[in-house]
Amino acid sequence: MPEGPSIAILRDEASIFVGKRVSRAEGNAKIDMGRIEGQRVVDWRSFGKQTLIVFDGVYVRVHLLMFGSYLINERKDIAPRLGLTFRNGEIHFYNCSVKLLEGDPADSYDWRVDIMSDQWDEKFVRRKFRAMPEELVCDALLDQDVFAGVGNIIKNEVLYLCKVHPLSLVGDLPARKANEIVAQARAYSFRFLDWKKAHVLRKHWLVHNKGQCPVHQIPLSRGYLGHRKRRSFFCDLCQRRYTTE
DNA sequence: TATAATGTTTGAAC
DNA sequence: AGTTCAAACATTAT
Repeated sequence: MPEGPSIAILRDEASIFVGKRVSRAEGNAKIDMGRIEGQRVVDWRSFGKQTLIVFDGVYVRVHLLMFGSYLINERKDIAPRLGLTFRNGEIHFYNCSVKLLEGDPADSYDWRVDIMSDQWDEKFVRRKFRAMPEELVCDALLDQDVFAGVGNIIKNEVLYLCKVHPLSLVGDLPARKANEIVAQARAYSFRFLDWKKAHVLRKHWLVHNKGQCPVHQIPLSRGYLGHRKRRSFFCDLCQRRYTTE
């Protein structure tokens, strides 16, 4: 469920609750439900893979992790982690991480790195990307401080589209190629968004979860690469491994 | 049916 | 003290 674009869809679906008062807050999340009950939703934001439900002076941060889900005006049979009821509907979150945080999220998040944000700042992200030359590119793309919202699917697809081997060091990439990865992370995330909305995401995957390179018709290489040990799918012919030599 | 995965935090062990 | 690693959370598709 949860890479940045999916959380942006959630945010848009939940926008009907902005300005509305929470008439009931429930669930097995270990937070003080009384703190938000009766409060008005000031804003509903996303930052990367996180959902931020903003109230006056306090906000709820929801992270769907790997298996989290949500339903609006519907329910599952299992107990919700968090359920919010409004006069015009309700939303329930399941199997996710929920935290109640004091303050204003604007003080804690920098939307310049959020891959889906209007405030996304290409130059700023380029600079941050360049500042991690010792990282493998497959790890760097999953760094939420640089590419907030990019997940494993986007990582695999972007590296394939840019023809870069996942085990290339960021510092070994030519500047033009590094910039291309930054731009493609952004562009691909919005294609992901459109496909996800249309429920046709999977069929557009070029390498993620695939067996063959769509260009060369040869088996893709796969492995749990980098210090994050996340699945990588890549083509040895298409994707160049940049090295210092 | 067993396996593995769109993710992150925590805390123990080195 | 910095790092590395397993554990924990838990659903669903193949």
